[in-house]
Amino acid sequence: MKNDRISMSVIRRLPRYYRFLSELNANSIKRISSSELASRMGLTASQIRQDLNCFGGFGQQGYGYSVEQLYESFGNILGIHNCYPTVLIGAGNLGRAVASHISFESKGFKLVGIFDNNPQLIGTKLKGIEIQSSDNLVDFCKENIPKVAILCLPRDSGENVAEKLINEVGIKCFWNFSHYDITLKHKDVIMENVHMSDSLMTLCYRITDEERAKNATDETE
Amino acid sequence: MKNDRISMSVIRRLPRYYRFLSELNANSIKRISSSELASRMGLTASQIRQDLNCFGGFGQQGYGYSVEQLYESFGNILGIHNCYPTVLIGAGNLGRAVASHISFESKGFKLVGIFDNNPQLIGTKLKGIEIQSSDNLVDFCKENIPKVAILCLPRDSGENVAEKLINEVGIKCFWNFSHYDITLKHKDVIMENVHMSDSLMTLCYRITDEERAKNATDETE
DNA sequence: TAGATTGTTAATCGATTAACAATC
DNA sequence: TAGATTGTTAATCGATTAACAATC
Repeated sequence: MKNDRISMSVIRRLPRYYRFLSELNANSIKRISSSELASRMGLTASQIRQDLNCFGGFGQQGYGYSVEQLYESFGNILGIHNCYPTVLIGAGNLGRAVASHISFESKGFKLVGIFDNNPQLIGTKLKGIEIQSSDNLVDFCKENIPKVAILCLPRDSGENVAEKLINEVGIKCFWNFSHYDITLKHKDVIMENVHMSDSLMTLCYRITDEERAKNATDETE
Repeated sequence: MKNDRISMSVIRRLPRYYRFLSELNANSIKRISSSELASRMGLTASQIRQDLNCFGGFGQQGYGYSVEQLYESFGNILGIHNCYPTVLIGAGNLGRAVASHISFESKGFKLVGIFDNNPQLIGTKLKGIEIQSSDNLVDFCKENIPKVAILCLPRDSGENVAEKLINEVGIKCFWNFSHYDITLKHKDVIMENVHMSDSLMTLCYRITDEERAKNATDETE
């Protein structure tokens, strides 16, 4: 497996490849060509071959790619078989949805602790894990050394908690659902943002822009 | 406001600009230069000036940009003052989190109906709206003509419901949380995906890749 | 006026697409 | 062998950065 710094554009396509391969595999499809996969995924065959060749030559000239082999390789590339210990911070609506909706185990993670500062939630269980007071967070982390923290917090506290985790317990990997962009400062931190509000605003722009375009042509007619 | 088809790269930066401007405005900062904004946002001044000039000349040479004016303009560009009627489909963990966590009104949307097919949920309320049976969905839409549908469904049903909404009631705008890529088919559909699982897998890749790089240099030493 | 900072054009960089020789 | 399809190099396209004249 060669790997000379893969570009983010390629990296962001990997999970989608994995999904399609998983589906093909589940449907017992044995082989696929770059052009067949391209038409299914709405990409070009060229791009698929370029993407795959970032990681090695998986294909066979004249034949294509073995779905099963490719699927497995992609799992390894993504690191799906890891078990990175992970803490969830914030067990409000969003935190609970994330905890119950996402299959951590099949994606390389393991939930080991959940924290909130709402007394009503402390002591209750979520995914079989007891929700602890945020006061225990630092001590828990020092003892259990999680690799990843999921931030499901309202805006301001997101930044504070992240800073604390970075500086006091050395967590460097975050899955961030809080609205604000934490950390332009820490260059060595891996921060994966899920900015749902940004996505919704983008949708608003796209709809509004289309309406504007429609009105403009109406006027021209 | 000029607008000759804005590229997706620019569009996806708009909500982030809006957030930063909102913050600056809330802090009563009156003017800002492209270079000051660039350093705060981790972009280049050049890019900011290019981006803004997609929509018009908001600045003043020698002075910079008026925060308040720019903030307001961006609100208009994004279409934040619209009130697109929106239905939420799926009121499980994720649907409930989305409904309660997101401020639709401040982003150009209005929740008008919620649907689920779990009998336990039907009749209960969420954000003041009674959850209805999915059986009512088509009739409701024919009567109320929502502009947007939010899909918070498990994988397969996502595709089915989307197809039904597109074909039977003519909905063309979707905020999609379901795992699978609906619609490569419908070219005129606006689909904004929030693939949380993909984001988590990307995080897994980035962590795993870093570990691999670390091990590689360790071995070289 | 002098200094600052924009709007815009030109240069560079990166990502996607096309082409084709290698080979199963 | 002939046909298919890869891996890879070259060409194109788009996005970002740099430069600078215009101007507040």
